[in-house]
Amino acid sequence: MSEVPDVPGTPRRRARRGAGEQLRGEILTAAKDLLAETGSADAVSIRAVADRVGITSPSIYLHFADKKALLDAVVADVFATLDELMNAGLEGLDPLERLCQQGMAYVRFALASPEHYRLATTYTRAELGDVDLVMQTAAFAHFTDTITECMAAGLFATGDPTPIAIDLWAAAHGIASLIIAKPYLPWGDPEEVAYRVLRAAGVGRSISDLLGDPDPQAFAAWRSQLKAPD
Amino acid sequence: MSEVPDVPGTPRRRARRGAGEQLRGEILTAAKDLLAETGSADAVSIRAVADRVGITSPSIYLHFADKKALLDAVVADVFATLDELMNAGLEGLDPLERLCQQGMAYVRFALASPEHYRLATTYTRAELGDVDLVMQTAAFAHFTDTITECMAAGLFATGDPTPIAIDLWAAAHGIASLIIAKPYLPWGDPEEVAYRVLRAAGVGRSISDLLGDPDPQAFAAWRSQLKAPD
DNA sequence: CCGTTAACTTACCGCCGATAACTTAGCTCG
DNA sequence: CGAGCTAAGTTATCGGCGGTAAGTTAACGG
Repeated sequence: MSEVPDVPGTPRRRARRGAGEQLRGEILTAAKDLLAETGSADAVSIRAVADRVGITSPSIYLHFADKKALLDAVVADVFATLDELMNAGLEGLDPLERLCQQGMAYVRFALASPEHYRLATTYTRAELGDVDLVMQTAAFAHFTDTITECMAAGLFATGDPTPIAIDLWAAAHGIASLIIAKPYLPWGDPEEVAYRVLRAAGVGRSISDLLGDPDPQAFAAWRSQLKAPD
Repeated sequence: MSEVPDVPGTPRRRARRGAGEQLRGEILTAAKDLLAETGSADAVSIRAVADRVGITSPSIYLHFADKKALLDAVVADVFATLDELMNAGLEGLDPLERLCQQGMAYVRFALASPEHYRLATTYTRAELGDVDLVMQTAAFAHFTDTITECMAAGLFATGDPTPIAIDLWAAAHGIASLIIAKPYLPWGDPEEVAYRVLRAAGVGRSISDLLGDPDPQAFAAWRSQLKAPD
């Protein structure tokens, strides 16, 4: 509700000669804030962002080629935040616990900042050049590290961690994005649902590895001769 | 490329007195086609749809309250199509096979009609009144039926099939939407990836049920004393 | 102190969703 | 048949959008 200190009579102080970069940062945070406050991606118009910063809309184009470039920057910022949150407080945990923590941190961020999350995961990078925008993020790298450690601990078959990372990511993304998009479904406690889904993805992958990628019948036969532990 | 037969000199023949409903259908299919052909949701403007049908843009509002209502109708259509595809060719299959088939049909549709799928799963119904728009769909009902049969076959713990349906749906949605949104990732064969993820979700749920919702350590301990079958 | 130029602004374009007011074609009924 | 009602459209217009061209001004180097 607080207005930017931009009284009509006192227009924005023009930046110093080399200080155009500073405005770029202000535009970026304004876009993020606007997204968070309105909770709607199309409320983030070039004009609305400019108003909030206290400049006119064409000034945005001095720092971002177009709206897509601005949103790309927001997306990069989201992935950076995601990495921070996913890697906080992991000290002293064993690999499997770390995996769970990282997954839950991912879902928590998604549910806490649904519109940022939706933007980051919905936006398709059109340019074919950057083959692995997401995979180059620190978040993805740290996640695959944890998976490699889980392999060493015997939870998964050893090998390339990337496919497992993608599978678990799909599970986390699936539940997070569904809760966001369909909030009226009878979810119950989102944390519990997310935990259930993540556990199922991890357990399922672990058992599939153990059984050597079984087909449905093979799994059914194996499971029918199992007994629950005491 | 073929033009609608609407030469400037011969304007659209006005519909019969009660035949306004027919135009509604034409508008709907035009919107769907436009979405499929352009592959872009914001290319579906009221004006573009009207042009394709051969009417002027305000005429759309005689049949749909606003753009959101038109897109809602498209979404309903998508879910109906999804139900058809998910329930084709299931005769003679056992419950577990049916579950796999339905999941794969879901993913196949998503990948074949990515923009329709994205619209249907991204769009949040604002009105709080309709508590379960998705859950009332035939697709969801048929899916829970299959899960109930899997329970009877001993694959899952017996009980309410809804949470399991949601979990498996999350897995299918997660992998489908990720492949759509991030096509440049090294997916390999999408069918294989989807199968892997769906199997993991089902297997994981089955084993979690067997072990009574184990925590990570409990599962790790259980798994470490398992042996692969011959 | 003067010229250069980075950092903006003003004015505008075409497209968007949406509404109000107008026109016209199809039908009913005397 | 033909007068009149009204469903089924149209034309005209609004404010807001992304984006661009051209003008203005303030900070700095010489």
